[in-house]
Amino acid sequence: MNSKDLDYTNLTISEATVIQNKLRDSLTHVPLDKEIKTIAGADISLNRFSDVIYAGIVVLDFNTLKPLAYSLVKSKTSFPYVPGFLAFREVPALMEAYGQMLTKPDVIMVDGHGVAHPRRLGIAAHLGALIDVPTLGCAKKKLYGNFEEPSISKNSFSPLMSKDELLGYVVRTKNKVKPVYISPGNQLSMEDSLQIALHCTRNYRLPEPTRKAHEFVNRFRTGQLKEGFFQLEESQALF
DNA sequence: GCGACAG
DNA sequence: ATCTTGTCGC
Repeated sequence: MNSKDLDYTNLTISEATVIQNKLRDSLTHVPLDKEIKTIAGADISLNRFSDVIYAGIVVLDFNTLKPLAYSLVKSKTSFPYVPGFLAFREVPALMEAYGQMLTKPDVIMVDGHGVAHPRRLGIAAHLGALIDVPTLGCAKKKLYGNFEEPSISKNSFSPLMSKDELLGYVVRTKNKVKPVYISPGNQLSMEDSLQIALHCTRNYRLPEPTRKAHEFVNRFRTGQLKEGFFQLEESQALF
């Protein structure tokens, strides 16, 4: 789907729910078979009380976790923040950012939940369904499900459940810090999402893709970076 | 009816 | 999400 085809303006929660249920049926969660060479982080930033959205996608080398390229887009939201419907507020801008990329990432880690959602369609799953690309969600707070606190040591994790259904994992990415919530979005298995998240974790609470995306969109919002798609010099050897 | 509630 | 200083603990 193209970024120009989505318009969530004046959508009601009822209509949004119908869209979520429909998109959910297009998801696949088969283990990823191809090698991951690049992974991107997707995030947005905005000023308080403003409807201007600064969206960004930062591509990293999957092995070194160093930024290779980034795409930044300034847009306007046409949907309020409603728990469970975050995608309708942020996905349009992310679609624009994705659309202008010249080199696409193998996997995208989105700031928010994947299938760990009331209707199994968090923003990571929503974006993954629209662009038909492997995605996973990395959220800082729980939206849905139950879990037992993982041990305080780095890399410990516990399952996020809904009844007998596994929704994702609560992962301690650093000693003695609050855990993050990992779940597959599209084209990735539950295990894939966990392994990818652990692989991308360095010495910070947030995995590198999400951490870098957050850093870039904030630099964009504060005028330190310009809108557009850019390849970093360090990436020439790989592209 | 009462809590919970991504960003 | 963003606004913000110091402060407590490892």
